[in-house]
Amino acid sequence: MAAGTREQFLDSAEVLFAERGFYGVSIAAIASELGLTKQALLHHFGSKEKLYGEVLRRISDQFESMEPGPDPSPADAGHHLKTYLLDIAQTALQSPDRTRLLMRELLDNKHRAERAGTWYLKPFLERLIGMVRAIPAWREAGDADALALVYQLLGAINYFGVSKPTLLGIFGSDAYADLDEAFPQRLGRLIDIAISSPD
Amino acid sequence: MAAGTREQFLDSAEVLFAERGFYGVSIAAIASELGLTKQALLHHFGSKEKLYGEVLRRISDQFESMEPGPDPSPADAGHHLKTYLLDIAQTALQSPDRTRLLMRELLDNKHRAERAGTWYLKPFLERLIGMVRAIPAWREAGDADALALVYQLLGAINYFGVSKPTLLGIFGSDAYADLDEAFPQRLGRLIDIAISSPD
DNA sequence: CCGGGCACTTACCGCTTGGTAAGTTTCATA
DNA sequence: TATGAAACTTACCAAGCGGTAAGTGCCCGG
Repeated sequence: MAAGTREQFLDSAEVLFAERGFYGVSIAAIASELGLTKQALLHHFGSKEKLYGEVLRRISDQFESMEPGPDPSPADAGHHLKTYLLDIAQTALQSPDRTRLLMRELLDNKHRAERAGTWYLKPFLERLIGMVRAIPAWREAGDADALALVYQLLGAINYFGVSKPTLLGIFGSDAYADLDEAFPQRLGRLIDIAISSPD
Repeated sequence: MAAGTREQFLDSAEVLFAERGFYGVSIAAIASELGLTKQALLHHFGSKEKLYGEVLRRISDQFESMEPGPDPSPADAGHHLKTYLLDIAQTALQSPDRTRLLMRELLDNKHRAERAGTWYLKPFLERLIGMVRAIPAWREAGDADALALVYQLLGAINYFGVSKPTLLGIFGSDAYADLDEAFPQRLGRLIDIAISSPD
């Protein structure tokens, strides 16, 4: 089960990097999660940086394979975008570890800019901009306006997706359960009204 | 200039913690920023954790002192909230370091829950919920709905406030300049339409 | 003029870190 | 049955970490 070990390393690395950040986890800690030594990990990945890079690449691949479906008619473009964004939100809320890891990467790639040559978000953002511009009401809008819109919606999604421990601590589990139910519904409304009135 | 040194330590600690995270910065690195040794830092703060705590407390104090002004008439409540949120956005975008640091804290206080007893965000969020409920159209809405709304708007603000290096890397400085101009304007619109239609 | 506290330094410590070197075991294949 | 690569292990290392101990120079009140 050698190939399995590799995947298992990536799995626990993803979880631990998400929880504590790159510098907050030692490769020994990741390896001991599987009952192995850090040299087993180094045997598979060569270095901590490369392991981290592979975790990121795997996430990026999964993102890439998340297809929005065929282009709809202009009349359906708004609904198409909404469905896609709600899909993203659902994925983000279901995989909070991945959401956390990507937000950490957003914070870190200033300092570690050399590795940031990947820009896993780029095709994803460009696809979203295209989907906005496909909506008749947005045909006249500039790229900057479309990007500002999608970035606001992505921000709303990801920020919430990362806040569960804090919100639980502040408001308690009962209030959080209410919020968790209200959020997707309100997000749907926010998307509706945001894309229906470009100016 | 002893008191000055303390503030300077807090200043450079804030910047470095924001850029690289708690585990990514050594106290020696913070101290050498002022041309001092790490023991000078330890003399003032006792430990790295305490230094970090004081950085957070200072930010929390500044937040607390950011007053929204007197309660307006119900008719003006919407405009009042909008102004306040745009103020927050402006502050967040003008102090990207602070925004980064707070987002890191949001990510970290799961793992380091013991320190998280502060919940600096709590009074802030409760104030915002109150401001939403003061809007006539939102009087019937539940707390969860109001919180979902403000959290979406805060997410939109903070996520963008933290993304400059990434967006620069993806789209280049020209496109980023356009986005930087479009964002506040579009944020104002988003707030307008979001608070005007609760259901 | 002198005593004590403040701001800071040099010296040191035990521990952890990422990484290297050199095996050892297992197992498929020739 | 020999061979060699893959998947690990134990042993080790230099560097960096946060923190302690013991000064050193300086200024300020008695």
